[in-house]
Amino acid sequence: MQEAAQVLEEAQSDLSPQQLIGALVKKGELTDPGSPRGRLLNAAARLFEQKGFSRTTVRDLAAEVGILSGSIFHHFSSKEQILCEVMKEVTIFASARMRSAMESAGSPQERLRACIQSELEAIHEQAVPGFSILVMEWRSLSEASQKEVLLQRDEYEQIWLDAINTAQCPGGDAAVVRRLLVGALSHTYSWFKPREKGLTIPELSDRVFQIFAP
Amino acid sequence: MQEAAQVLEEAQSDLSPQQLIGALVKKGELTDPGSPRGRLLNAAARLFEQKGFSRTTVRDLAAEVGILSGSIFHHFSSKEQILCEVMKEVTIFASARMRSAMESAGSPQERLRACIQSELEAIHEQAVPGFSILVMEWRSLSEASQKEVLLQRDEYEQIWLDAINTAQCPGGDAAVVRRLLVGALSHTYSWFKPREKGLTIPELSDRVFQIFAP
DNA sequence: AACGCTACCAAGCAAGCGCTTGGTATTCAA
DNA sequence: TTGAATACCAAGCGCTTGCTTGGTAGCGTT
Repeated sequence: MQEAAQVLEEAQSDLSPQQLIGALVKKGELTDPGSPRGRLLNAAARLFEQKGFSRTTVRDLAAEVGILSGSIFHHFSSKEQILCEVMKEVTIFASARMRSAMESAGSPQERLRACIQSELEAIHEQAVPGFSILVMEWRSLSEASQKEVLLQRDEYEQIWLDAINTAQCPGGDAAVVRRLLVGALSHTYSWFKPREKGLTIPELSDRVFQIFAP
Repeated sequence: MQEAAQVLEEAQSDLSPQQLIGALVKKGELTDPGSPRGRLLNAAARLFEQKGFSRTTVRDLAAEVGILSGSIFHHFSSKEQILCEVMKEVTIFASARMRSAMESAGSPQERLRACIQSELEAIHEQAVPGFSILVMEWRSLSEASQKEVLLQRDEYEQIWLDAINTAQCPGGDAAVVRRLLVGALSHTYSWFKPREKGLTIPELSDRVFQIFAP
């Protein structure tokens, strides 16, 4: 029974996270996590998520990957550029992940539920480290950097809007519903702890789905 | 004493914001906005909301009220204490405002709708300057300060939980529903602009209500 | 007139910040 | 064997930060 479920899960999701990352790296859309630049981006994603952007110093970041603070600027031109690059790569990865989650969903209802669960997994599991930064640290970006990230983000949001529209949610137009969902889901970072034996991510996804698409 | 407070509370149900503030100042629960300390707290609420806590310097704050930065520490012991005091006073004011909004609501449905609209007004109108700080800058507080603010916040959240419970919302227990609502509502600060001729606050309240309590 | 209290100024300190500079070790292709 | 490229170190610069110190002007009370 346990094995059958596991086989089914792996059969439905064509790629593991590592395989998905590998494919995106080969396409040149993501930085190789093994390269110095990639290790910096991953460490930055973790630190910015844990402590916030302005409370993370370049010395913190350098210590995390075992180099001196000045060496960071051999790979990036400024601290803000690091945040910008982190956000862009996080968005690209989350998009690919959600698109692959949508492929194994049949009905419009299932598609919306898959979106919700995919975003919750991005926020809470190690699935997409740094995803919550996209909302929480948005104001730390300059306007120029915001535009760069929005260019990537449009694709991700389009998947959401399609899912909301076809699922016929109440509450007016899809854009408003999505924005309310962004807030509700991203804020779970502050209170939902999937490790504690209480709510699981699928259960929480069910509740959110139940509220937004009854 | 208990009765006197009750009478005072009922008397303030139809008060304007200024009158409500005045009553709370007289009870000693709020700092007089005309005093130097009060002017600092109001300016801090505006600045922390606009630019964020860590991007606001004590020099910014001092300039806003027309004094030098060092003089701030004649009124507060640290920058973090200012944030803590702002949060406490914002919570006290928002509680009083919401309680008075609940009194003119009849059915459980109306009570929940009144809660939603009251919080949206707190976030977007000048009703409660600094309200969004409560969510956005929570992590900027030390654990000791967080406990202080939570002491005030419990009362506010209890009103919400009662309203959600009696309105029989879907989506499981009231605590989870409230947390999803906190996220959805507080995030509106980033996208909803009541000045633009589009959605109004009552209309947005309707949509949120429609989603969370169909 | 003397006192104490509040509110503030003027000046600056120590620490921390993002970032720069000049140089070194290693690698690898020509 | 040379030369360019990559990845990093060592040292520190210039600036900003939250906060301190010592002093003063104005005020109401006694």
